[in-house]
Amino acid sequence: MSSFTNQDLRRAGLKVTLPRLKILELLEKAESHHMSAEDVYKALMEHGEDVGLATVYRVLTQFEQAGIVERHNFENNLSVFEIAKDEHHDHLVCDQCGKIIEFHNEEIEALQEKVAKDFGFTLAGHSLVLYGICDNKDCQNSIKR
Amino acid sequence: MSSFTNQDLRRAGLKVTLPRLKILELLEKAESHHMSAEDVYKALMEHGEDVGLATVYRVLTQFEQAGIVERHNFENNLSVFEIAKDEHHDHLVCDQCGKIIEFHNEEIEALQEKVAKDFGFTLAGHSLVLYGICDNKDCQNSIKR
DNA sequence: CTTAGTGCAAATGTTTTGCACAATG
DNA sequence: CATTGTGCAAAACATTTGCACTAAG
Repeated sequence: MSSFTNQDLRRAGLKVTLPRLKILELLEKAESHHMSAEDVYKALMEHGEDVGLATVYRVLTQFEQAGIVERHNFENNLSVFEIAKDEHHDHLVCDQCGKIIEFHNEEIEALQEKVAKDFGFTLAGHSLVLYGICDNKDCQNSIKR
Repeated sequence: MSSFTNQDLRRAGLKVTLPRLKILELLEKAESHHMSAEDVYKALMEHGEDVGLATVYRVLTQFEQAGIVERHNFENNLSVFEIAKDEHHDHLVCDQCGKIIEFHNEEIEALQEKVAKDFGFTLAGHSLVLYGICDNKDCQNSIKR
């Protein structure tokens, strides 16, 4: 199962505080679970929580270091965060509507390892994002324009 | 051959101006050809050129749209640019010393196409960056620390 | 109580924009 | 000469930091 608890926070040397719990909860149950710091902040505001934007940034960074969330930098210079899952995955992003699909391809992973090894690198991680137009009709139409 | 000319600028609807030529020339012959806007700006300053930082940003963005340079956003939220080559390539970045290696793997490319198609996407581009530690002795040592 | 966490405001670093002036075709 | 490009300064963003105050263990 992939739900983080107070224990996970403590294990990371983080006190269990209201802002951290709220942010964690928000990320766990967000349907579109790719959120920018600003997104998280606005969502908290809407829920009537009194958390500062600076705290959101601090907490997200701490969560990242603790392996609780992953940070992604897509094409725009803006970081988005998502709850870390057990299974690693990469992303497919629609240039038109921004839809994000997660995928995992074992063959690609293996080839990446091979490439790194060929160049004498010890692979530590990678970032693979595919950009394109999804099959949504509006997005398809925008191509022919 | 992969050298851009005044013709390429005109074809892109850009007038041939001194700043554009200087930036183009700089990117073409830079040995470490991955430069941030700031890098480009500083290099121009050192050559005694009088170009504003804003112009560097504008020109690089125009060049990107014209397909003359490619923009990459590596882990840090900072854009780096490089002259577009005929052959597409991805990057292998050393987390320790920042060394950047370019590679191209046809198998990975093909698999990306397949993944996109499987999800109903028309692939427009992708970003693949492998992070790790290179075989430089200092970088290797830093692991065992 | 002692330490870590927070909100706020101010600072930072990168990139963009407005505008009067300069250069290109 | 009409248009596009430029430098400069100011604005706009995303993110970080300093600090006095608050809450957690």
